[in-house]
Amino acid sequence: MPELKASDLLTDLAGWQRTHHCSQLSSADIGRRVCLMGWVQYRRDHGGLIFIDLRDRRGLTQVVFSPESNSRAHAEAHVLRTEYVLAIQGLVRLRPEGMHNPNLPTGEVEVVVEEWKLLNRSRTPPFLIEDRIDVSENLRLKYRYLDLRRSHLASNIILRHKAAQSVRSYLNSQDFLEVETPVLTRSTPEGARDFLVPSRVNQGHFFALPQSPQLFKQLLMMGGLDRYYQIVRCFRDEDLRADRQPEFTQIDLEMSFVDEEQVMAVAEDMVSTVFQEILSRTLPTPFPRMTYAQAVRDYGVDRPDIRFDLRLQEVTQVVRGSQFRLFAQAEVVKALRVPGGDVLTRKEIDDLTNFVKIYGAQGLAWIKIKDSEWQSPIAKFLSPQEQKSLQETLSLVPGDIVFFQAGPPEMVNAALGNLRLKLGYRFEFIPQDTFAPVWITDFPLMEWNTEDKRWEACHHPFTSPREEDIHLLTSHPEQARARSYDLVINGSEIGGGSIRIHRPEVQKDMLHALGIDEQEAESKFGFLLEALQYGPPPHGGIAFGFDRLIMILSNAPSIRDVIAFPKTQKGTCLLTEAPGPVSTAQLRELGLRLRQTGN
RNA sequence: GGAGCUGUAGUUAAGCUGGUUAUAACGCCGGCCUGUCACGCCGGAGGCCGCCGGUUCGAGUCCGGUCAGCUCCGCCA
Repeated sequence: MPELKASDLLTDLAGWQRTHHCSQLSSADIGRRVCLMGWVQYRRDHGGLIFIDLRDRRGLTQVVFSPESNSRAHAEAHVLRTEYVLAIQGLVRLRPEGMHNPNLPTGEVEVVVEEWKLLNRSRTPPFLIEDRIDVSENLRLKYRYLDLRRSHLASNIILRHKAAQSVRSYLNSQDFLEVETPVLTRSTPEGARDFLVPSRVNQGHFFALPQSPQLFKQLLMMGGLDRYYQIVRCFRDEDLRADRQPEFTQIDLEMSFVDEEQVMAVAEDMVSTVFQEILSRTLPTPFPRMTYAQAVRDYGVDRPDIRFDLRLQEVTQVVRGSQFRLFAQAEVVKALRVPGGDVLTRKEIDDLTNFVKIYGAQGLAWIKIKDSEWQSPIAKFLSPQEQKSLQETLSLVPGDIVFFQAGPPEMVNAALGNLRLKLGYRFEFIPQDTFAPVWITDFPLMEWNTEDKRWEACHHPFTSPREEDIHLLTSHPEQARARSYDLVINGSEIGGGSIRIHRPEVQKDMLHALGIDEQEAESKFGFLLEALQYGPPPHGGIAFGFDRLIMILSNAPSIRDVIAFPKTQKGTCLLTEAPGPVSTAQLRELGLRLRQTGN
């Protein structure tokens, strides 16, 4: 008998149609003739009897090739291998007594194959298509289409789809219009580096890919479109992180005739609707609120993780007169008291010291309260009075460890704020499967850029100052507060927005405070300034990082786990090998020439 | 621009103070098997130890550089 080859069996669908997916069949379907199509997940070839677990994105179904049903079909099925693609037709039957598989949703039944078609072969995949297999991210990204066959990644992509649908249906129900805005647009005035696209028709001129549709959505409000949203791709040419990709997706929305209360109400209603529909979790509204100043004071960061209650405490005055010069002379001294922290070993404390150095700290002072004894490299510098005062201020009890950081407030807050998080994980203070949203409000309108020696907008230059602070624009811009708000969930900034400036004279003062002269303003966004002359309504909005929201909903540790085709940390695509070189002919058409390198 | 971690069969890992033929599991190939389900049993193949250079009688192991992936700082809402 000539050897059977898979290539001889390859065939096309020839009119076959699948009747069910691989997760659908149950004992209710017994006796039904069905057609399934999918990939070979597992092959259990017993010689006389062949079991194949057939997989599609919905699940697995066991199909049986038996000589009694069709001896030719059974003989030919020996060629099947992992990831081969097939279509089977057969009868659903109850598995024999005691042979049910409780681990499989379809485990009560199986399909006895009457006829089957080999639709395609497959090379042995570079990694097994199984969730429990650990594969380097390198391979996963190069063979993304294989990784997508694994249910772990696929389920995130499916969740992402459902969340987008949930957002759309909520906003549609609230009378929002979805409007598309240009992807080829102008370079924006502030913020991140732009991705540029050369114009062939207008040589020497460039489009920029939008960092956000900010100006367009304001123009839509000026166009009277009232309530706008868009689930929109945005681009920023900056370095990547575990939660940052150069192209990412925002849920962008804008409303007219509203103040911050109405925007925040819609936003939290939308977010809690998504949590309800996707996770069946109720996030009580209204969400708690915290001012920026409070967040930085108590948590050291402007995106506090309030799932656990450790807080920073300022002790600058308590140690002001100390022998310890580092403390006595520091601009700010703050402490972080960790209950139960006395179990930390010397090695762990050394590791934590190295950790805070990342944020510019010189070292990490600490005091352990062992019984009522103080163990500390710095205790000897503190007078009994100062020790007592610290004990009272910080409510120290045996079992505690306290960490101190002294220096400029930015460094102290960054070091202790991040240490707080690290210790939160170390001591399991952070409850799993909990969602803690919080609004951060009252951001400063602008901040001093020490590098460029100028004021720049915290949010963007179209953010409205608070009414009572408008007069500060010309006198004390640093004191002006913005009508902006960020939504933070579990320490992750997932949304930010503001009420915009809608009166031209305020916009003029704002630009002046930012050191942008009229000529520069005119050339960069004169169109917006002109539009402000034609009766724009009061308006404001918010944008959510959709990818980050999906990370939280799916508990994904990386933004790459919620994007079908993400980039590596160097901003490349391992699958397509983008970015790649282009021909000199293409460059010539664009009027571009590359600088010669290497000489 | 900077700091750290990782890189060894197809995959995931082990490989001690440098020492003879580089291990294991899974996968792959061949054979047997009619109730398996991550099937089982028997047999087999498979390695530029990321790459380049150095130290050494001798390097997977030590040193320098470089490339790639990841985490972070800077940067970025």
